[in-house]
Amino acid sequence: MPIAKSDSELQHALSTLNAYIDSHNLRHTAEREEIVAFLHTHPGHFDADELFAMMKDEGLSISRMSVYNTLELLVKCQLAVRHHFGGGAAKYEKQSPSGQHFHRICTQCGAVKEFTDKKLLRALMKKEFTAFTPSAFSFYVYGTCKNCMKKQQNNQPTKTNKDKS
Amino acid sequence: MPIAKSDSELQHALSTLNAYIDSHNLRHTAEREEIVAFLHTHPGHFDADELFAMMKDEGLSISRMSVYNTLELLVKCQLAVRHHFGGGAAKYEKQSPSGQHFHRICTQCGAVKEFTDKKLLRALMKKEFTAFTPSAFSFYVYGTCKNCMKKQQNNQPTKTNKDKS
DNA sequence: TTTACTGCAAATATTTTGCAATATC
DNA sequence: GATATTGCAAAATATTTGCAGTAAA
Repeated sequence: MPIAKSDSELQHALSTLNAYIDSHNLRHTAEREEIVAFLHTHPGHFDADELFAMMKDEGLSISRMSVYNTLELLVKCQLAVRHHFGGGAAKYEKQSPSGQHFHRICTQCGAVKEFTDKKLLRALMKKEFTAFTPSAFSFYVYGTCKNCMKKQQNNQPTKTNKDKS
Repeated sequence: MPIAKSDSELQHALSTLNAYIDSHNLRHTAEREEIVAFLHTHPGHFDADELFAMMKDEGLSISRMSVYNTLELLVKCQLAVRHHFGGGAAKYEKQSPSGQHFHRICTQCGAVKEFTDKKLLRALMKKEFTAFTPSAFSFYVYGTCKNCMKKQQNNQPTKTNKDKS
């Protein structure tokens, strides 16, 4: 499995994975490393099934169950974050310690967009908890995007708006 | 349907509901008002099925489908917030404009606890978006609670003695 | 050799959809 | 009277579980 260039972030992720595996008496498998590597070359949000399909498409040999299992494992060792944006399946994305970001979600059309905010991030990092050790966070702002705002203004009450997705 | 005391917050919620219903050419139904009232007398997080069961238990006449439908409606008119804490069903809670709070979630045992933080809230309120009108937010901090931290320390891997730390 | 993991299939859990009956406007 | 909504049942989704075969330690 040739790994591209000097991807130190991937190397670090693999170390974290292996450390977790060792310290929990789990086993090193090709599937686990492959999923970590795949997430690092494919940024974005995926649900387990999408990830499974994409990996199959790229010719990797893996089962849906291993994807489910491994994603859960990666969340536990903080290499991935699980999101539940909308209705359907849980979405996973690589945890990138360097580029923390938030998500804003349009409640009308379901669009998810990432954003960053230094002040917010700073306030967040400073926050201290008692009897709790934080390891990750998810911050979602719900609202209406520009497009849907326009629609809303034009679409004065007349018909049923059964917008989907 | 006798409503307790001068619950101005409930009254306000019902006004919001009715305004939304009117402006979207929907219909006023007993079920919708009942669910709003129920949420106001039962603080906490519930999934649709739990809410359905609780309402049935209290002798209310309602169907599971109306609960699903109405909760979705309440999210749209910002009277409720939908959370996806862990694995299972989506949880709903009443949106209380006065007492915004955050959630911290133990990734080991799944326990959800609310917390507040004025600085964080202030940073949040100040945040301005371009091409997006925010209406609500959810902020989840994932980590390990005290109990699970203890367990983790006790449960050292049996075979190899990697204890020292 | 032991047993964790994979991977398939079946079972569960959650939400959505179709539709007849009902209630709102 | 027109049609949005209810409520039931069935279908569609998403995830978990059981188990035999495989592979890591």
